[in-house]
Amino acid sequence: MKKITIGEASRQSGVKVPTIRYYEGIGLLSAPSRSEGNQRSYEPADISRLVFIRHARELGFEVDAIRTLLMLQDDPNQSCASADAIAKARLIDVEQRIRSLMALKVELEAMVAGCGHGRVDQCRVIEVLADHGQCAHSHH
Amino acid sequence: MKKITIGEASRQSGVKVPTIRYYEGIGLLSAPSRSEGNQRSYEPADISRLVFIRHARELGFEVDAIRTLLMLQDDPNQSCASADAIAKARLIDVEQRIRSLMALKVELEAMVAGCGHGRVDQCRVIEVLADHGQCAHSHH
DNA sequence: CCTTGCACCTCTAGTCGCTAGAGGATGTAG
DNA sequence: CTACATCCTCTAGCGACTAGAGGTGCAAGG
Repeated sequence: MKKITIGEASRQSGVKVPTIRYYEGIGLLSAPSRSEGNQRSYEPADISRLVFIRHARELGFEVDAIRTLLMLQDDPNQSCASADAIAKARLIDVEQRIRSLMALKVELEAMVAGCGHGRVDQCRVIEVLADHGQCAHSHH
Repeated sequence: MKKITIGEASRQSGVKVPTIRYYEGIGLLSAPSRSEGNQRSYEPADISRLVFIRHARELGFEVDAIRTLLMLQDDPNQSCASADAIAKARLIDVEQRIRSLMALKVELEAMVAGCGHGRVDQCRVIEVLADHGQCAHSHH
């Protein structure tokens, strides 16, 4: 069998070397076999798992959620209700985040547009930050 | 002069008590005078500063950026170019984040919509995560 | 065979922006 | 005077890594 070093695994999966070791440490990835000289030796399945993890992380899933998703993946006879629930929760979170970032964008645009590029005492950026009442947000 | 306790400062500014102490520790807020019994005693100006900080944090500015903004605020004769640059950088960052969250939303929606609520081996949520090629993202 | 030099190993500590808790002192209302 | 809330300092923890020290393994060139 072909031995995949951690560096190679990193290149193939897009997960950084220390991050792979970290994932092993927190139990997201099971410890691989070792070479004579105690070096980690991965198999193709481990690469897939790392790709799975990386993709899930890119989508903003937390490590705990990924742990659940991986358990589901390992047991394909289970109902996918949990996976669905996790994805739905994540979707709601993302939608919420988009909403607040949009509000934020509006406010930042007003700040930047209002800046006359003069002295600080006329600067809207500082002014808006100092006086919450002037801005688009309502008082949380 | 009226003495404002840390709890009162917290209520007035919306910044939690331990967070106020934390801000003092990292030098964002200068150490206030103390009462006979060694308790912090704030002035109205400190409350304004806390509101400024809170608002900036809500807008997602990093503590380092806020430090700069506060220095600018303290010296109103300076050009507001730095404040402007900080706000613009933040705006670009926010716009970038909105873009990636939108892409993410599309992908999550596809995952959730494709889930037939059956067994895991037919679940698109798991499938999409396992096979990056199927999803909307290009390989970074 | 030996050296060079990169990739690997473990371990600890640092990042950011807080938050939680222990264990004790102070201030205030009844 | 006694409860009780609030304050104090200090340390440790969170998530998800990242950086660095100090040492070992391994493949290729001379």
